Amino acid sequence: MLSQTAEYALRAAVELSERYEEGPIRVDDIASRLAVPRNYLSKILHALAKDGLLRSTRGPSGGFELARPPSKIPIEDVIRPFDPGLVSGARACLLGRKACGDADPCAAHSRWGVVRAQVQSFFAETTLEKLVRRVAHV
Amino acid sequence: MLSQTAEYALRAAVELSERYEEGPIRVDDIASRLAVPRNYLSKILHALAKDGLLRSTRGPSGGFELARPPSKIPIEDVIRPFDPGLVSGARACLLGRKACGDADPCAAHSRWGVVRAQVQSFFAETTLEKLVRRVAHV
DNA sequence: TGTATTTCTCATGATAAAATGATAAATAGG
DNA sequence: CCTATTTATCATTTTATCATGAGAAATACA
Repeated sequence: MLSQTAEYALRAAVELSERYEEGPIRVDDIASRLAVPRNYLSKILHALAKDGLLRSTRGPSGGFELARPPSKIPIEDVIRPFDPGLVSGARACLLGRKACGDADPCAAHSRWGVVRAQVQSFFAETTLEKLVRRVAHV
Repeated sequence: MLSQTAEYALRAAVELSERYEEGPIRVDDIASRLAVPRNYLSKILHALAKDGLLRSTRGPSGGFELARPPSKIPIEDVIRPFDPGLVSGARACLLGRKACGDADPCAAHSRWGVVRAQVQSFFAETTLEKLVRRVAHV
């Protein structure tokens, strides 16, 4: 469902949420815990830092940490940079029609729209905190 | 959401449904209608034929046609060969954990399970006929 | 039997995603 | 100031997806 990259990003974000306020966490630490390629994860976290989602600190005792509390981070913010189509409204048509909309619907429009909206609101309403606390789905 | 290949397959299947019982339809015909690469579509349709979903006829007045009526074809059958992870239960975990299950759930398990089930039942319950007739979502 | 038509099959190329490796830049702490 | 540590950056490789092209195999029809 998620691209490999988005999946790594989300898993790392969950990890950082679990250790929120412990100070910066090293890429090496996260990468080995998650069994994910170190340099690749490094680039992913850097991208999230540029987005303002993470804070990065260089040098000894440096690393990455969440820039705001897990309760303030819907997972769509973690996923969007790497899987924009899944999270945003663009390319919403199951059949890939650019012009697809209520006015000019494709064959799947109404049926698919319902499901798609559920997926999108899942990403919008699920915060990192809810994941970490394993709050049941509403 | 769908891979390019699965999307082409689904669009072609919708096209074939609209012209069900008109006899074999040429790849060239479908490809130009859908504005999809001819040889690429050819391979996709061939794969669906090997799966038993389509019947292919070679030679003059040949082409592809649905092997059974559109009402008997859930779109998961069209998508599965090209996007197996989306449709089947395998790799159901949002965080990519192989062992993820009710007994050993990942952080997202319960919340994501609800949404995922909705997506899967959409693909299982939506037939080509429902798409072509544009029946409203239940 | 011959010819045009069409799928079948394989070889190749183009592009994007995923992963690796090496070096530069910053910084904490002795 | 020096050194170890850590992120930042860039170049490259690997792998998968998307796409093109050419010829082989089958078949309808004259």
